[in-house]
Amino acid sequence: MNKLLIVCGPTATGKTSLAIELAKKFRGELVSADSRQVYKGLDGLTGKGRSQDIPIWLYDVVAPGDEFSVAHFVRLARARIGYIEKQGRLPIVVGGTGFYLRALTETIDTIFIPPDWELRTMLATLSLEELQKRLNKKRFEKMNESDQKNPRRLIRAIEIEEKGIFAPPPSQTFDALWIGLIAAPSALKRRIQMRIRARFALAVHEARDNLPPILGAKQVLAFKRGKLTREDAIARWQTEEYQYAKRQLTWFRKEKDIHWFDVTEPDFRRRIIDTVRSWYT
RNA sequence: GCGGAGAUGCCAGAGAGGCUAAUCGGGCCAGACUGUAAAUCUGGUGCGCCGUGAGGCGCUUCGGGGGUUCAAAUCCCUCUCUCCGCA
Repeated sequence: MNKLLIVCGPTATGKTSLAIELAKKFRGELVSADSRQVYKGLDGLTGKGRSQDIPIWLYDVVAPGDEFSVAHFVRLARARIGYIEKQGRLPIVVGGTGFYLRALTETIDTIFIPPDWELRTMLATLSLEELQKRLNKKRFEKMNESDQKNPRRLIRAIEIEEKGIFAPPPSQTFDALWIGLIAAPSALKRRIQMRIRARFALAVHEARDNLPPILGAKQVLAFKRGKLTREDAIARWQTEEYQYAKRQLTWFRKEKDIHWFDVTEPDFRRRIIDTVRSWYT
């Protein structure tokens, strides 16, 4: 089975830099699994790490505002991974979008059912109760309580129910090694705060109207327009980013295959390299 | 110094005698998640105890102190502090 190295974890744990190091060591190339970094530019807002000598794929694949979703990610990532393998190199998927990683490594057929924008527009005018009634009862009852109250999920469920014709793409499985980077909450928070501060000036150049709801975009734009002080904008962005990190952790906690490494421990890089080596060779 | 406004839980901010351990929001904690996953959504958020559960009980909270009342975050007195005007 094809080997796939995955580097995941919450934001600001140094995934990219670790992955680059691993790529150098094991002749690999990176595939980013980050729903924000697919947008062209916005390096400051989305925190892209770059490398002179290691290619990072799936950065900058669409213009901000263009349609992009898990399904796009899975298609692109699979194609890219195949290509990297063909060259005899190790594909290293690195990113914090847990859903993308799961969709890549497991078979989730419904994600390939495309959206019906017309239907969505119509459903968007309905109230929560109306949506709940509109959805097929059996399907509704299978949803958990949180999703039953989530308009977004209800709309998608109705969409699948009413429009779902699709040909599931061939599934693909990997011999994947999951490396997770983590830090204690306080340390993670500190790292996030520092990162945001460091990226702020660049982000100010990038902020503009009509960006997708990228973390920080609103706050940075508000600062640019004089509606927030610099410190307030930074503080709010930091808060959002930390909240995001917590959501990521909630997601990753359920992934049982992850080998976790605390990035505040002195030895973690060497231990990861050892782990990868014994899996890869 | 005089006149006015105000002090509420982590923040902000409602409440103006019993329905208030205190609306809503933010934050925080926990969770969900199968084409917007950056998004979206759910629950919890004074302390202790009882009950499997719905729920129940006790204690301490609305700047400090004192009072009125069967009952006070809400009324009265007083002190402290903050803010805005006038000097």
